[in-house]
Amino acid sequence: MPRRVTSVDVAAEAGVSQATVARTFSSPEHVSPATRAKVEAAAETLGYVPNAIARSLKSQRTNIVGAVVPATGEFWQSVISAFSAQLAARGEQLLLFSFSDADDVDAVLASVAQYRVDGLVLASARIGSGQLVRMERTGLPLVAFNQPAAAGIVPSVSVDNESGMRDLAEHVIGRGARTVQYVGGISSASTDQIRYRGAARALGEHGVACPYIAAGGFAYDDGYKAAARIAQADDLPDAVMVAGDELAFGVLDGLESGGIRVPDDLILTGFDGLPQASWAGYDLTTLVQSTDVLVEKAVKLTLDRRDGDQTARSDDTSAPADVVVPGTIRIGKTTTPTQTPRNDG
Amino acid sequence: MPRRVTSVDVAAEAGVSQATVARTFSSPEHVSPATRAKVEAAAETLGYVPNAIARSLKSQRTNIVGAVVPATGEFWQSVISAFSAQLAARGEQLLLFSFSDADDVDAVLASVAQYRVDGLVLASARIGSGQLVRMERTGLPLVAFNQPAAAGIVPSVSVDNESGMRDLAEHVIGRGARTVQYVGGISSASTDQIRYRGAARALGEHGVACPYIAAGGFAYDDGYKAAARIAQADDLPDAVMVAGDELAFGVLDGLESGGIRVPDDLILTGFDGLPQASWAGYDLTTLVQSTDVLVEKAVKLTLDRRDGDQTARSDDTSAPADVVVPGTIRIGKTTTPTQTPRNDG
DNA sequence: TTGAAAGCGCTAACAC
DNA sequence: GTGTTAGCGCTTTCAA
Repeated sequence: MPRRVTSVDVAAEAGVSQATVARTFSSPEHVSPATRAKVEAAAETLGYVPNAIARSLKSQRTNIVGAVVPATGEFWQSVISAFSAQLAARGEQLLLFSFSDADDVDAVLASVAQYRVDGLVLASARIGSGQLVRMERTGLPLVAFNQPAAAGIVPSVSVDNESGMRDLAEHVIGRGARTVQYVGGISSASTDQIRYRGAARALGEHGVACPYIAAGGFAYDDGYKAAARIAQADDLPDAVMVAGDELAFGVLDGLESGGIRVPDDLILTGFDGLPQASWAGYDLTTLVQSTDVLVEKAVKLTLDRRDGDQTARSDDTSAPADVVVPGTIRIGKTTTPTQTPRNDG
Repeated sequence: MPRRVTSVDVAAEAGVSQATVARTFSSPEHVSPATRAKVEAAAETLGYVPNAIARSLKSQRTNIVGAVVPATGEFWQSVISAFSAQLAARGEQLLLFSFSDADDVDAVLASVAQYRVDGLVLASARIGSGQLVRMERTGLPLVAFNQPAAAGIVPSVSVDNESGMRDLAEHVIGRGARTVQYVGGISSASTDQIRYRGAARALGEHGVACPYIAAGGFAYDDGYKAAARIAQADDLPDAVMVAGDELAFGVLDGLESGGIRVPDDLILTGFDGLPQASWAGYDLTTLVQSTDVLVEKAVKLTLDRRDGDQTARSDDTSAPADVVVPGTIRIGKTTTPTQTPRNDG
């Protein structure tokens, strides 16, 4: 049974001091080539790898960034992938804390706090501002992700929800829609509110009302169920605007299962720009938020804050930086009139 | 600027020794209620949280499990979510190492090794067996995930790829298919090979050939492109069997964009059982591998190995445990004859 | 029950 | 260039 091999073991094997072993791995240029070779050989035979945990105890830096992210949803999954990839590219690791609806976010945060991560990305709307303020006080670099409500308390990164939804609304108006039904996910979520506001204002400017129905969540099934409510209404709206893509896929399938055809009977928009929105099967008109860009900003903000902490002890730029990334509208067949009648069935 | 508060600070504040503070958090039952209250109060005012990193240095246990997982693909994203959730439920954290095609997996592994995680789940087919053997020697509890080739070297968890694909093949035969085209992802991947073998054998028993074409990857776009090759062939096969769901979505959309209708012109199967396969838009016949079950087995195996390490110093059960989880076939409309001609277009 | 003291594996002065 | 030494924040004997 191989015991944990440490720098002391390597030192013994190589016939040098422990400090020399440490140097060989942390600043090899301060070790003579001959010694270095000896040490490396010894390390190789023993299978030694420096212990980053022990290192971090001294250096006060773990090179680990934490992220608190909802456990489910296509959008969040792509965000997680992006974080992991981008942090890896910067030599950092991702300690992932995911939570589901049933979880107690406070418990998750308590758990996070123990791990002295270098920075923390918070992507939960369920973290109260009091909690945020308290965590911020500990000096842990915090960044709120896609959580506009946190802006003003901690630095935040999000897509421009309002103007994105506004753009979609203008597009819908441009397609001639005069009656619009809006399908939200969770009405208490700040992103949900802001997106709805964008739609309502833009439509209002054209004298178009924008009734809101809450699907109760952002998942496919929520949308599928919500579609039934739309289909049951006395008359169909010209357009349905949905607060998220996954939700929109559900609405779309739900509508079609009810015999309503998109875009012939009504047009439909989503929000997020998931990969699937571009798949030919759905080809959804949506607002593309670039997870890569958003994540890049969040990672940069997080690491800058950490590094700032280490050089300048106190930065009293009292107003936290809020990054708002513009989205891009993507026009798909869900809002594109079918030119020629379908010839394939 | 709040300084890092340690148990020493709390001890001073509470007027007790540092050891007592430590005890209050690690084994409160060994501290008198009065003292405990004092310490907790002091910790509260100072905002003290125990440092898990420092703890792990002494306890030789980080409560962190690492996972090396491909950065992209719908399937892997759901696997990551499942790992995160299930580890969290057991009080463990997930240190995620994702890698893309461009990454050097060895570099990733070197990085992992530094972090003395309690266990490591490997989900990359690109880790050679030599590498595996070497890592196994360090005593780190390793578990291979969906990587049947690693079986025999390290404990592994995977779905029963061969019999799963076999079941699909039988289903396809049952639907009357006599000519079948198989679309693989990456022919060098062991899962790909084993799945193909399952199809080829089952079909062979019915005297049906199973030509293989490689899409070059498991992504949607790979499938979309591969569809063109099928469409160009002199005559269409009765059925197309695809090595993965995401790939299958691409094939499906690609075929339909070429005017080929599924299931009318040919039937189609996938493999994985992604959530989207159940979405009405695709409704794909596929082999559902339960990520929850797979992940649960992997987590259990990993933690059991770690805990085994600590109680029994040497377990010379020379044959590593290999867990093979059966999949479940899901019949969707891609292999279901349309009873009534479509009335909606 | 509580305190003193010795590490866990590493880094970083500081000497030589 | 290399060795010595003192911690980083915690757990854990061992005494008291």
